[in-house]
Amino acid sequence: MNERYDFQAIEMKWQQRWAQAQEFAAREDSTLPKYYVLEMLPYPSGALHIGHVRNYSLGDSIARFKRMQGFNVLHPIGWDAFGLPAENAAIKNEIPPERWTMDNIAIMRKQCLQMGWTYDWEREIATCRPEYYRWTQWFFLQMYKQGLAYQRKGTVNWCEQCQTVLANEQVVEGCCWRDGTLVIEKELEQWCFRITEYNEQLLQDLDQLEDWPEKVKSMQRNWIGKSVGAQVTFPLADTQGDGLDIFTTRLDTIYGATFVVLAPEHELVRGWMDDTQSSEELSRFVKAIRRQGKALRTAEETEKKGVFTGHYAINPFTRERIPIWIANFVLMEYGTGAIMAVPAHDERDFDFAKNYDLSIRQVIQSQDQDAGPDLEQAFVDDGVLVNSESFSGLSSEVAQKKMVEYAQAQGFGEAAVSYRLRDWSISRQRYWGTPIPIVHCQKCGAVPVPEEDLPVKLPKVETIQLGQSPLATIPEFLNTSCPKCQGKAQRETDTMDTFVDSSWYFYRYTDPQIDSAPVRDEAVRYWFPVDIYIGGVEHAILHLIYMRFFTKLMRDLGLTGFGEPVKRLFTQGMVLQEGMAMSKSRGNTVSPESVVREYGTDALRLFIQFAAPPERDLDWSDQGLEGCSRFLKRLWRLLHRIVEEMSPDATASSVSREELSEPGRALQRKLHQTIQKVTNDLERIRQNTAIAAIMELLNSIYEYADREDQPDPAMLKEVLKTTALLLSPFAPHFAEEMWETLGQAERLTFAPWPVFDPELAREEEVKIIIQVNGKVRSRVSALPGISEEEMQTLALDDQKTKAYIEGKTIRKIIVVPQKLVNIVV
RNA sequence: GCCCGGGUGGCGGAAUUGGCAGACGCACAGGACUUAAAAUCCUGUGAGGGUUUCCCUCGUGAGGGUUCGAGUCCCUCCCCGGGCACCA
Repeated sequence: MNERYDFQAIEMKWQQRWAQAQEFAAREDSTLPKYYVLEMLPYPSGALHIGHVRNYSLGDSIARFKRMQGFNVLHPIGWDAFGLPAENAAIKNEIPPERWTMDNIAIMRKQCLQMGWTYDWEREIATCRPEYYRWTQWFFLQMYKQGLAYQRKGTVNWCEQCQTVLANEQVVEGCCWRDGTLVIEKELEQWCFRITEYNEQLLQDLDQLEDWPEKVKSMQRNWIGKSVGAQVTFPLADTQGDGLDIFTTRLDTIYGATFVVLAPEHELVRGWMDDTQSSEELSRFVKAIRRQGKALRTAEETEKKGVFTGHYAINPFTRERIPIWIANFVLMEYGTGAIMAVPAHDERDFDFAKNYDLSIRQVIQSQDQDAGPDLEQAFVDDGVLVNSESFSGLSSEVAQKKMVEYAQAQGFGEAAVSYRLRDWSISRQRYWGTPIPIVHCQKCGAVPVPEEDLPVKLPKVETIQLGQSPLATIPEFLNTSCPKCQGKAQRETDTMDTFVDSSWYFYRYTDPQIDSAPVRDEAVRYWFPVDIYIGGVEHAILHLIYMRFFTKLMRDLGLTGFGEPVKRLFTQGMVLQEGMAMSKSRGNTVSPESVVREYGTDALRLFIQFAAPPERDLDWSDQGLEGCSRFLKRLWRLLHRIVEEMSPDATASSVSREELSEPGRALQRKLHQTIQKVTNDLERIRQNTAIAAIMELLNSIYEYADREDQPDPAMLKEVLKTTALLLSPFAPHFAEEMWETLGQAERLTFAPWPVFDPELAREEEVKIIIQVNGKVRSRVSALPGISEEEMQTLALDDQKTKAYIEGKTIRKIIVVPQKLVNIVV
C-alpha cells in the first residue's frame, strides 16, 4: 500500500517532467486570449528569501489558474543583475562582480525550479548582459536627443557608504534607502532624466488606473506633489534688478504679505553677498545654513532663523515697501525659492514674525466670527477678505481667481503650478552598472556615442578597490576618440542607476531575442498591457513611477501606442516573524530551503498563501505550516484509500444527480459550490479563502466516504478529480500526482479549469431565518422558490416564533425572498 | 498637520449586495487507538448566565445616528500601520 506521502519523490518527478516538456514556454498566437502575469524581477542577492517565495507563489497560482482557464499565459522571469551588493561583495571577497552575480543567478534559478514555478525560461533576461543593456543605453541616447537626458552641475544627495549619488526617491527620511547612512550634500556634475516633463501626465493618468491599490496611487500623488497657485513678481525697491518672483497657493492673503523671505541659496543673495556693503551677519548666516545638512535644516523642531538683507521689495498689490529676509525654512528646490510671508495666515510666517518682531496684518476673517483684536496664532483657513482694498468682502476662493486676473492684467503675475517631483538623477559613481554612452571631448564637449557603436561594453575587472570610480582607472575603457572630431577623448565613467535597467525590462520579455530594436511592435501589441503585476509596496514611488515614466517615453518615441503598462497592480504584504521584519542581523529569518526539505514545496506554497490575505503582512508560524502539511497528508490518505477500495468497473466518470442518494447529492452540491468559490476567489486574489474552501470540501468528502451506507464510487472519483484541479494552483506537484493516481492520462497543467453548474450548486432546501424585531428567533426549512406569502405564513405558524409574538400587535412584516422574515411587533 | 489603509475569539483570519458574526486553520481541553509515545481519529472551544438534549443576555476600537435589521452605511472621537511634510 502506497500510503506514505513522499513529497520529495513526487516534487522531483513532476519538476523533471515539466522541465522536459517545456510546457510553460509562451507562444504568440493571436487566435488565443492572452494573459500576462508579471512579478517584480529579483535582485540576485544569493538565495531566495521567504518574501520571494510569497511573491512568486502568488504569481504562479494566478499563472496556473489562467492557463487552465484557456488563456495563453506569459509568465516570465529575469534578473535585476546590476547593482551595488555585487560590487561590495567583490570588494570583500576579491571576486569579479560579474562572477558573483552569475553564480547567484545560477543558484536562484535552480531554486525557482525547485519551487515548481512555471516560468518561461526561454525568455529569461539579465539586465547586466550586453544584449540587454545595449538597449538601456539606446534609451539614454533617445532621451539625450529629445533633451530629456541632460547634464547638470548642482547639489546632489551623496551616500558616503555607497560612495555614490542617490536620486530623491532613494532618500528616505534623510538617509540612504539601502543602508540607512545619513545622506550629505555634494556639488557634482550629474546626468539627469527630465521626468518632470511628464509630471502632469504621471499625475493625471493615475485616475485611469482603476485596478491599482488606492494606497499606491495616493503615494504617487503625494510624491508628485502638485500645488496650484500663482506666481507674482515683487519689484525690488531700491536695487537694480528684474524683481523677485514668488510662488503662492494663497494669493488671497497677499494684502497681509508684510515681508518677503528668500532661500539662502537664492541667486539674489549671491549677488548681495559679493556686495562690499553687505553685512558680515548676512554672509555668516548664509554660510552657516549651507553648511548645515538638509535633514537637520528641514527637521520640524528646527527653530526658524533668519537675517534681514538690508534690501526691500514692493508688494505689487499694496504698493508698500517691505523688507527682504533670508531664512532657513525657505527651500530653494521648491517653487521659486522665495516666498511672500503672510504671518497672519501662515504658521511658519507667524512664528518667524514673532521671533523677529515683524508686523502681522490680518486680511482673512473667519466666516462665522468677527475679527478678533490680536491674533494669537495664524488663521490658516479660507474665509472672507478684509483690509484688501477692492477685494475685501470676497471669499478666499473667489478672491484668488479675481486677484490672478488682476495681476495678469497689470503684468506682474499669473496662475502657476508647482510640483514637488524633481528630475531623476541617474549618474552613479560606481562600476557594476550600465555605462552611460557619452564621450567627453576637449573640443566638442559631451558627445553621444553613435547608436551603431552600442553597446558601450563594461570592461571586465578582477577586483574592485573602495573609494575610486573603477571605470576611470581602466585606460582601455577611458581613452577613446571623439565620435564628432575623431580627436582624443574620454568616456563618461559614471554608470546608470539600476532603476533605469528595471524601468523597461517587462517590455523586453515579449521578445528578448530581437537585436534590431529594444522591442518588437507586434509582440508588445499582443502581450500588453501586463494583466497583473505583483510586488512589494516598497516600490510604490521608486520603480513604479519610473516604469510609468518609461512607458510614456516609449509611446512618445513611437515604440508603443499606450501610456500605462499595467492594468492591475497587486502589492503583496511582507512575511514577518513575531511581528517584525525578517533580517539576517536580527537572526529571525526562515530559510525556504530548509522548509522545503522538511515539509515540501507544496506545503510551503499552500501555507504562505493560506495564512493571510495576500495583500496583508503575514506572521510566519511553524504550527500553521504544520497544519497545511497535515491537510495534504490527510488528502493523500483519503485518495489512496478510495482508489484502493474502488472496483475497476467503478470508473464511470459521470454522475447524474438522479442516481445519487441524498448524501451523494449533498456532496455534489458542496463540490459545485466549492468550484464557484475557488474560481471567484482566484479572480479576486483571495487565495487564503480559496484554500479554506478546498479544506472544507475535503472535510465533506471524508464525511461522505465514512458513511455506513455505500458511498457512490463514481461520485467519489469525480469529487477527487475536481479537488486535484482546484488544488493545482497552490500545490501543483501534489495535484499532478493525484491526477495521475486517479488514472488521468493527460497533463493536469493544461486540463480545463472546472466549471460549476449552478443547477447542481443550488441548495435543495433553503433555510429561512425568522426574526422578531430584528433578532433571530427561529430557523425553518423550505423548498427553493417559496413565495413571499408562503414564507410569511411559515413564519407566523412557527412554534418558536409564536412565543415571541403572542399577545403583541404585528406592525409590519419584512420578507427577504428565499432568506429571511422579520416580524415587527 | 495633510493623504491612504486598518481595528472582529487565546492567535492568523472568514462574512462580494446591509440579512444566521466568528468559515478555514492554529492553539487549548476531553476522549478513542497504543504497554507508552508519536501519528491518526472523534468531541468541545466568543463572554456571561439559566430551569443545561435546550434556552436567554451581551458581543466586531468608543460614542451617537440612519434602518424592520448595521462588522458592513453616515457623523464625532480614540488607537495602530504606511506615505508626504518648514512644499509657501
